[in-house]
Amino acid sequence: MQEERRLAVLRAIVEDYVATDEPVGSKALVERHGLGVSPATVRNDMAALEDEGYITQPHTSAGRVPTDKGYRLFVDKLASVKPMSTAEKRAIATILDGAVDLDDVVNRSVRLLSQLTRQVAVVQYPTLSRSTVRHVEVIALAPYRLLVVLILSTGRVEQRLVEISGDLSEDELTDLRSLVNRAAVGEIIADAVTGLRGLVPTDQPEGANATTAAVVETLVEAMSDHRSDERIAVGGAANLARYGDNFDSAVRPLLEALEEHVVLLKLLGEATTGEMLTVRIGHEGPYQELASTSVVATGYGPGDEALARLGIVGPTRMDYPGSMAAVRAVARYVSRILDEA
Amino acid sequence: MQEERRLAVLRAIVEDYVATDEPVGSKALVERHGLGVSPATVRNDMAALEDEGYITQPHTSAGRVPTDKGYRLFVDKLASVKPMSTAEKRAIATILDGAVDLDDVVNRSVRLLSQLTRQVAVVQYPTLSRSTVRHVEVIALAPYRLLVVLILSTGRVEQRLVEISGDLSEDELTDLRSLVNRAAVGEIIADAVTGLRGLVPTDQPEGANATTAAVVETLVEAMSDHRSDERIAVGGAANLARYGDNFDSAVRPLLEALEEHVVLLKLLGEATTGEMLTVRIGHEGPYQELASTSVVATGYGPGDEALARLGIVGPTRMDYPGSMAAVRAVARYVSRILDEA
DNA sequence: CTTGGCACTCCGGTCAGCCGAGTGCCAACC
DNA sequence: GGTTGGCACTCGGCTGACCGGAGTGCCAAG
Repeated sequence: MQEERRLAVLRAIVEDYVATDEPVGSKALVERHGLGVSPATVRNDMAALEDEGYITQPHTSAGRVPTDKGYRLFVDKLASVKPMSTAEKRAIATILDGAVDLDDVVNRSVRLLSQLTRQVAVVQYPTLSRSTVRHVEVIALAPYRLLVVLILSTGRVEQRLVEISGDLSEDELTDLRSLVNRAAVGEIIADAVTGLRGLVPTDQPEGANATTAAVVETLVEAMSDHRSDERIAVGGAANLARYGDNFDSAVRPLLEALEEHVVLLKLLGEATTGEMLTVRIGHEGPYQELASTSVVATGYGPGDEALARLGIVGPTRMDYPGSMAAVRAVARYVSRILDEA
Repeated sequence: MQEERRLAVLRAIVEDYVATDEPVGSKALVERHGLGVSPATVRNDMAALEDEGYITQPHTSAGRVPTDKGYRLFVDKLASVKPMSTAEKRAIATILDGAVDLDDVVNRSVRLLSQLTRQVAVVQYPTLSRSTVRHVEVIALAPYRLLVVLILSTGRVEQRLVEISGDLSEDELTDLRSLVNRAAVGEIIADAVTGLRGLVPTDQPEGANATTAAVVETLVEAMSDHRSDERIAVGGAANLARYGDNFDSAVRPLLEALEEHVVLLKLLGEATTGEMLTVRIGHEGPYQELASTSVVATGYGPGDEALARLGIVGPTRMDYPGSMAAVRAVARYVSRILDEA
């Protein structure tokens, strides 16, 4: 069957090109991979593959290089999922198990991912929106000054200072504390917000419970603060050094993107794509300047909820099977850890 | 006086080289800068400067380039402090005034510094060691589970979970809370640690106050956690793109260093150097691989205490007067903000 | 459909030659 | 003594010619 062999040729081209970074020719191909045909035959297949847009040649009389479309086919149909070695699995487990808090989990994940894949790793902090309120604490720091601490089911803790106009007795503080907790604990963020808002009558702005209003306002603000949704950790930028030549065309735009967390979030993919492992290759992405970079990402979170996403960013010419395996493995372990917490 | 003119020549060489990135020759020098002498004279001066090690030529019959020693002299003796424009000052003020908490201040500072200098900016979070304890809060999250919140004078908040073996009544909790607060509030970290340790008799490991012991242990750990001392924010890595050619020799090692926060801390300089603005040029630094990068850094903090350091990292061929002015200006504004908090 | 043969293309490296910027030195000048 | 113009010399970088090798496309035969 010639159709089958053609795909085998494409796979071989992708693998060779990824390994050597050089356009691959028909002769080298038959030597390295054990396809039992002659170079001439492969040439015919290559011509066909080129007609269909899967490969291209940098210049006449050079070897072939996969196009984005070629990588796409490779990822969708040809990539055998390369399982992690048990040693790697163990490494993932031990490194992540040592984490002490949420920030630590995220930081370790970034490191791990970038080391496993030798690419730039990106991990989004678990978003607030799906999590529930575990506890609210109100502390009198000083006269006229309260500290409000918001603890969420993901383990995230947000704290805010509140300046108030009057002093509070210990009893009043206790009342306030239980009031807001009754309204918010156990609720999902959105519901907690409406619950809290209900505590403050809108028609009575300046009253005895101006303090309550101020605290509620701060809590609502902390909950709906999209700044926290945008939090992201990046690691492994040093791996960009391996890009080699095309500095201006590939490294510079990526380096710029890494500082624009909004851009990164968009790259990681909308949360709506859920848990699925997604691969975005070159021009498929939303940014013209990043046409020569690919993204491998997936959602993660406790249970089957995808609270956030993590993944890696690298050149289109990357080891897709390896990257996909690493991303998926790390996402699984992180999710498990969030489950336990 | 010929000695004076020599220094003028050195200054001109540094300025020209920084501006153009090309070895500067005698002819171009007299044209650009209005020294009223002939190229031949300048050549004599250049020969002398080269003998003394301040400049060098990449190859025979090329222009001159400053050596590290040349930059050193320039920074120490020749650099006129370039004051910030009022527009820049206003920009600094408005950007930093918008910050909502300590993290935000640090993040904004990094951005600001990297934009002002077009270099990589590094800001160390205010260290714990010199700060005092403002408040400790103990919260019952769930049975057998406490949240301990530590609030420091720098505005930093650390929280830890504590698993305890028994349940606690509301009264016991209140007692515990006031106990630890009495021992720690107002004290400098080191003293707070000994104060807290004093609450737990060492010879009575398993007793009624195992809970107290656990809480104290957690607090002490949080206070002496050097992980927090190492926290650092980095920004403006995209500016590395402007390094141009020497990718391997300059960009790669720096990119690697930026991920090693320990290395960065060392680069910023020991806290003992205090508030002073320090400039470390090329080989003067502790790292062989970073021989072609310079660091401009200074301490900052509320009052006259240098709680932490901030600065920029760039190629030895950089605009020292501009960088120094920017670093100093940002440090001042950040310190002022910490004063207010 | 596969294969070997063959002419053709074009990249990349090497080498010679030239131009120009810059230097060092020297003799003359203030 | 310091300064200046003149002059021969050096050397890097650019240009253009040349060549080898890897690879291709096509064709005719198996």
